Amino acid sequence: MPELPEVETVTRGLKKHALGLNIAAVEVRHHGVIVGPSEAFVESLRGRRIQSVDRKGKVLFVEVARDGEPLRYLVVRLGMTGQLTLQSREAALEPHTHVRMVLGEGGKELRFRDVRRFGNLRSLDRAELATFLARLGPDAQRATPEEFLAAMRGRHGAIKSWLMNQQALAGLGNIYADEALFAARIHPLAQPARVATVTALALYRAVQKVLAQAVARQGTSFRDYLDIEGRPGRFAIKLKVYQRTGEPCRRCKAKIRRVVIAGRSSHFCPRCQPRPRHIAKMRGPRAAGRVTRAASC
DNA sequence: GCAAGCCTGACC
DNA sequence: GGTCAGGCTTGC
Repeated sequence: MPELPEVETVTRGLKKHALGLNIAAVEVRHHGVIVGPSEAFVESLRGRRIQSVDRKGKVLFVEVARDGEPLRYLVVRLGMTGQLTLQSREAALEPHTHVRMVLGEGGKELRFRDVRRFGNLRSLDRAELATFLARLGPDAQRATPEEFLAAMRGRHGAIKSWLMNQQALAGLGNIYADEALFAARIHPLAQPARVATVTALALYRAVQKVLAQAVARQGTSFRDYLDIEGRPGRFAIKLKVYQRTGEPCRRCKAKIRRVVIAGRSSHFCPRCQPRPRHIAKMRGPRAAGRVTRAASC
């Protein structure tokens, strides 16, 4: 599933191969993936030139321009199974291809494919884009340690949920959230507000490291990643905890455990990520206690 | 039946 | 305001 590193990879790919190209034609094959009326979507993009490509968190946006008209932005959310690919116009149309855009004269085509249709596309003007992006917290990869610590302040829910909350910090999904917590040796139910500053900084570094590694590898294996969807083997990175329930921790051999937090499965090592005192024994983030840091394995 | 990201609505 | 359950979708 696409998280920040995958979106970053797509962004780089578009910058490399689609900048300066004209959107000659737009075809919406499934209207459900377009936010707003699809006729307006098509009209607002057709005949415009791709001027820049960027992302914030998992949101990708393509700036398109036409002489004498205000800028517009194609905003893409890949959701869970969304794919944005650049291929030849003649290439066979794969199932669940919902949008096609003919680019330039070279027979290239940008395609949006999404089996589960959690992803979507929309066309926004500059002000709308600003509002849209303002709803997101700082980008997980570009945030400074100060911004990261500030975002954690006053948060009392599970730190796992916080990491995945795009309004708090933009870019992490379930996989990298689990992996970053493991790297920083933090229990997924710990409360952000009660995590010691040194530990919070360890988490900041873990997030940076996990994302950087993923970006570095997806850059070369993205194609494979797209092809093999939904299997643990698809990741270039060796996962330490994600979907390894019952398997031995790669660090200490304890059995990896799984708990459901806010409806999402969370994987952690009970020895490397000890339960903080402020978390009650069986479940529920609410309990009395101190902010003590337990020792790691 | 489960998994995912994200939105809506309910709760305190 | 923060927090969280539920629902969407479909292949395994």
